[in-house]
Amino acid sequence: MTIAGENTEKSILIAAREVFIAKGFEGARMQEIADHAGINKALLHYYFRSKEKLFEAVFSEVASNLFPAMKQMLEADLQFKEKITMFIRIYLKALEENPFIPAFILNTLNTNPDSFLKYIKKAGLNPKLLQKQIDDEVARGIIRAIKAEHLMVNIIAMCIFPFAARPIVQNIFDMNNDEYQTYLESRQTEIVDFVLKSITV
Amino acid sequence: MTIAGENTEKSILIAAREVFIAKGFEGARMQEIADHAGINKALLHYYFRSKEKLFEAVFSEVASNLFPAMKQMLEADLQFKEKITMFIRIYLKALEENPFIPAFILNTLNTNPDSFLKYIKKAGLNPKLLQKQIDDEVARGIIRAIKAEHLMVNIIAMCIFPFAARPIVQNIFDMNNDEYQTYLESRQTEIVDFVLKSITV
DNA sequence: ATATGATTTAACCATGTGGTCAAATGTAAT
DNA sequence: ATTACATTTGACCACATGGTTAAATCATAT
Repeated sequence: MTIAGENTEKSILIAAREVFIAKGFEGARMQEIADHAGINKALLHYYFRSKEKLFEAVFSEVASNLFPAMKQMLEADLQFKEKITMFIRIYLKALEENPFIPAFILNTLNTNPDSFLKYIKKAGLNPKLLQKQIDDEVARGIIRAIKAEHLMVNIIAMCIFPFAARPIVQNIFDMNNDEYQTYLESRQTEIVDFVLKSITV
Repeated sequence: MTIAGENTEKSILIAAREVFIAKGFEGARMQEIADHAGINKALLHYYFRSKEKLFEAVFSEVASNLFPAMKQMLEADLQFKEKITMFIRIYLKALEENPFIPAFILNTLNTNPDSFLKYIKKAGLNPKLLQKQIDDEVARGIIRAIKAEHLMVNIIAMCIFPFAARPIVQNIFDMNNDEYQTYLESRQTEIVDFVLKSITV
């Protein structure tokens, strides 16, 4: 592939990412993606062969970026509470940089529940590591007993929701955009506090 | 409208709800909805005029059911902790009965962020009621200070996430369907505990 | 300059999609 | 039985959509 070809392929992926995230697979139009990329529509098929394969390329990139923070947390050699705090910080930072990813992922999951299986397996997460650390902390009387499945889901849910459901949250609490940004910025402290206060003995 | 006409309209709405929830607005096909309803496709236009109006009818019904539990909680004359417990119980029960609604709502929000505005206004939620009750409980030394926006979002997020992101959660923790059902059934107790332990002084 | 392969273009294609329309059929009142 | 209106049907429509194709153009090596 030539340099020009690589640039074209990159342009397509960038444009496709934007349009698929905004419109979902079904709502995205190949012509729209081509327009965003500033290319002729036929090139989409030359480089990616079909809409599905293009979507898969975009989804693969997004999905592959989902688990490093989680894996890092599970495997980090840190004090438990430090680990939780680190995870929340890293996760929220990633969400701030890609605020539309949760909706994109959840949308794709809804129509294609198996879309994630291979990425989860590839990520090699081991939640048992967290359960072991929880058990150690419980034995030392530092935190109360809680299952890893619940703790992790609670944390991730609280991180993601204000991004995924932004219009609802924003309107229920009658916040303008600046106020919502401030709210998002306070989420890290609030979530860390909420979690640590809940589990600390 | 005749009885037959009312039955036809109902059949359409039921079928449309299923298909729109499964496929989203863009992915749903009018012919598929007609097949699900067991009718001729032209009837969709006779009764609802367009795909958009049919979707709006379905969305309106779903959205209107979203806030009664929340409003009930905000306005209930209950002890604070009872109120929280009641809300989680009612909310999770609603989610169990309609496990695909969160994904449907979030998906629609993503492509049309304003879709909810009128329903939120119509619901007449008043989060300040909750903030006032929180402040009273804080003054009595029963719970710690926390903002209503954070508390409510945390609760709703923890209730919704295992439904909206089921395939991810199920696969990360390597649960089969029975195990996941058991997990969902334990969420109520876990969330209530998590929240009350977090806010109780 | 020529040949070869890669990339791009613009026109075109087959099918799908939401929607239209007029005739057929059903219902109820007279 | 007739009339008027409501509902349903089945054929059809205009346009959109993802995809195809062959020619044009570009890039590189000889």
